[in-house]
Amino acid sequence: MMASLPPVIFLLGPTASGKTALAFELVDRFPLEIISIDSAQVFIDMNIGTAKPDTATLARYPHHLIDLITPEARYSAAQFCTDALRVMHDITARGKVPLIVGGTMLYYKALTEGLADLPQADPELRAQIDGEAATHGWPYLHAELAKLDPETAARLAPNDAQRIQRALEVVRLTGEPMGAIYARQMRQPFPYRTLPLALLPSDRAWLHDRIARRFDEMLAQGLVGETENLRLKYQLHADLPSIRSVGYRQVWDMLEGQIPSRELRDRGIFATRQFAKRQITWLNGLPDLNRFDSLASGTTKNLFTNVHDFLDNAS
RNA sequence: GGAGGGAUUCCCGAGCGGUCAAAGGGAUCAGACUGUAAAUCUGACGGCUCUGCCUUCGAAGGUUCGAAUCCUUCUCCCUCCA
Repeated sequence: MMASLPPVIFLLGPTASGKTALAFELVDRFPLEIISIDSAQVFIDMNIGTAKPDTATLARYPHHLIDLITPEARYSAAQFCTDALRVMHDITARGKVPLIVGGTMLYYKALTEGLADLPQADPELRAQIDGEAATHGWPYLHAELAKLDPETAARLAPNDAQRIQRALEVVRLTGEPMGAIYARQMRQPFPYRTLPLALLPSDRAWLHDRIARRFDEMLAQGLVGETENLRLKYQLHADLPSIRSVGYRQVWDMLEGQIPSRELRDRGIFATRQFAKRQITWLNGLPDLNRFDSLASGTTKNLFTNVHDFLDNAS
């Protein structure tokens, strides 16, 4: 056997599945450092709604890749890959093992499978495309895309604003359709030995109940006030990724008078459920996951054994 | 006690004689996903022996070739005047 790659452990799962608590238990027993894989926890001053651990907890269980940028800024899957790889390297160098915990599945996929060599986001071009969409509508831009990149256009719906925009961005920037770039891409192997763990509740109703309680708790902790403060402190608008995230979006809409305050609770809970559902769909589609039921009694123990064996093999 | 307004498919809510199984939204379910992913988009959504049939628009009657839509009574809600 050749010298084995350094280990990395993933703990994935939908919101409110109990990942965080489990991660802390793992850190208590094994030489691990937590890296957050979460597209919303990267924002500074967004704590309650992103279910970020409190400062005392963070002092005890340090998290990498949270509080990276202000809510005015944008993060990306590519940026995450760069950041995560860097932090993983540092942790490994310290003789510890990275424990990557969270629920942003695109980031997981991008990190472990790699991204094609596409150009990064170009804010000016995107603004220009948005302008074109405002006057002509997305179906028109979809037709435009069909001229430049028929293959991608064929698999996108005429209203899929985000993907049409990206595909147009790529062709206009490179002169090539995305597919051509993918085709000549050589897949780089992920330079770690991975233990992918997934925490999935077997009962949807259980998860729904937990989501409802957690959202109530967020409201009690002052989610509305937190969002009001964001509005005062930063230059924000409804199209920013930070403000489009679950919970904040609903509070924002309420503050803007778009929805009556009596509907806030339901809207927030429903949005969180949908989010969890999308995460579960992703997880169901991922191969090679070690799945655990957050409701089963032996889960924690089994998980420990899994991690123990994995780390044992590493040395 | 008097004057009006209303009851629509799981919820909100349009419809106000035929083109209505009934707009739209929400929920729910299923699915797509390569630098916005807590995002974005797609499909299904009364039942069935499914190019048609059956049951639905508070209840019971009635008018009509035909009613969720018009009339009568009843039940329950809401606003206003007492």
